[in-house]
Amino acid sequence: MAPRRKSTGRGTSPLSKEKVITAALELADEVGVGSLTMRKLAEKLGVEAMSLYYHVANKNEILDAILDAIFSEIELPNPEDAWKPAMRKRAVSTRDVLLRHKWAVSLMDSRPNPGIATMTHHNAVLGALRTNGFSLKLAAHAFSVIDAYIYGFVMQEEALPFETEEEAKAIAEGMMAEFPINDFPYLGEMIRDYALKAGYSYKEEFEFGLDLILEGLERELNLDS
Amino acid sequence: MAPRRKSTGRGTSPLSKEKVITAALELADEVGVGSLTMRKLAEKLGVEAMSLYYHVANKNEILDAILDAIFSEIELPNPEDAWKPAMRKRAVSTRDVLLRHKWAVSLMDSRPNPGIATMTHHNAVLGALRTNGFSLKLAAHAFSVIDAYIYGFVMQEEALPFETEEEAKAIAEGMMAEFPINDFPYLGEMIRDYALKAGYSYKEEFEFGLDLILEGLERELNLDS
DNA sequence: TAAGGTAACCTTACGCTGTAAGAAAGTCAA
DNA sequence: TTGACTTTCTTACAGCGTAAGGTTACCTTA
Repeated sequence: MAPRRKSTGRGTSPLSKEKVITAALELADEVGVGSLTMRKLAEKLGVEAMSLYYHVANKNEILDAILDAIFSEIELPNPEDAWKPAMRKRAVSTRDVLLRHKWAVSLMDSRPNPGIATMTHHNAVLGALRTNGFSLKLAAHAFSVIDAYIYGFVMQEEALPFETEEEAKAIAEGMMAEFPINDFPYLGEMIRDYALKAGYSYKEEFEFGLDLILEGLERELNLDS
Repeated sequence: MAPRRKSTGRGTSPLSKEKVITAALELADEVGVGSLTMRKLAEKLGVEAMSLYYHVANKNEILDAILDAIFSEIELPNPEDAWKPAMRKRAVSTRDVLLRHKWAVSLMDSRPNPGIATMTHHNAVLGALRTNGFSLKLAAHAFSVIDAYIYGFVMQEEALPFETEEEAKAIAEGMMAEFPINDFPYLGEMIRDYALKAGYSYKEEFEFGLDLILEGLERELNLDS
């Protein structure tokens, strides 16, 4: 277990842009993107912070790159699938990926520079619609409504971050302790009699809305043609 | 135009929690929440940074408060309205508010501590559904899908931040210059022949998806009853 | 073998950030 | 006048991104 060699000079370089990005993605998964700092990233790579700047222009480039990397994890539409199951699978896969990388949504909100993986992804999705009878306009509508729903849903899902029933109860009690529950009867019944009941599932909630949207799009498609 | 008096002591206090929050909201609108710092906020109030800490516990409390303040700007459902126009108006109003305060969505993504205005808002929306025939379960579904769509749509709208056709073209050309457009034919046609065409409107795009969702919910409601 | 060039990494430093600790200034009651 | 109390300010610290320039190790050429 030799300590990492302070190798320099060409040929034996342990660092590269790829390695920086990969390590950044790992670090973001571990500590969140808010705690991803150049110094911590450098430490993870056995290097000083400023060494990173030989391989990347600045931190924003790293953030753009790890966001783009996310998109290559999403399952793309299969060419022989019909558009509806294809969109459904893609949406479910997107949610899975975003939940695996909880910091991704916040980056989407702030980084308007798409990378190759992002554009490849969008292109494939649009292609699956266009080759299945969607007009340009309806494809745009479909793309917009589906993606807005996915991102918005995951955002809300992550904003109420409980995974077990106990966590959920603790959060709900915290909220309710601060304010008199009687002031919010409808919200109260929703939390008490629905969200906190055993069997509540974000996955099912997500798929309800997804199917509702897909069926609406199917109707629009039939109207169009 | 006397310079602000360095008043201290009780009674003449120029500062209060309310004033801090109000100033913070203004400052966020001016420079964005990313550039909202305790020192700039203090300067805006004619005071030193540490003085703020007498009125608020920390910066997070300020962020929670300005996010909560946003919700009180949203038009609430009118009790005599039917649920569908009520939901429609509320959704359109929410988008308007979020566009007025471009930083709000990013805070929603990261601040899981609702305030009174937020809970009042949610309670009113749920009430409008529950008193119009929605079962608890369907109300939850409706709330989830509508809000996810709103937040996700605005997030995407803000991530591609062009307001005029010229800005849009500049952004599109920047993207396309970096990558060969021929690699992304479907994305290319969408940008070239649809999004960049005169007459494209985010508002219309938003309302298409919104109506699609509301009509889907109406069908579900009729199935239920 | 020696010299010079270049790639890769490091040291130092600067102006930011949020905020902990405690001093100071003003007002009020006794 | 004294002392308590409220409100604001001063100082300081650790951590942030990164600009500027220094150092090291290798490769190429003579």
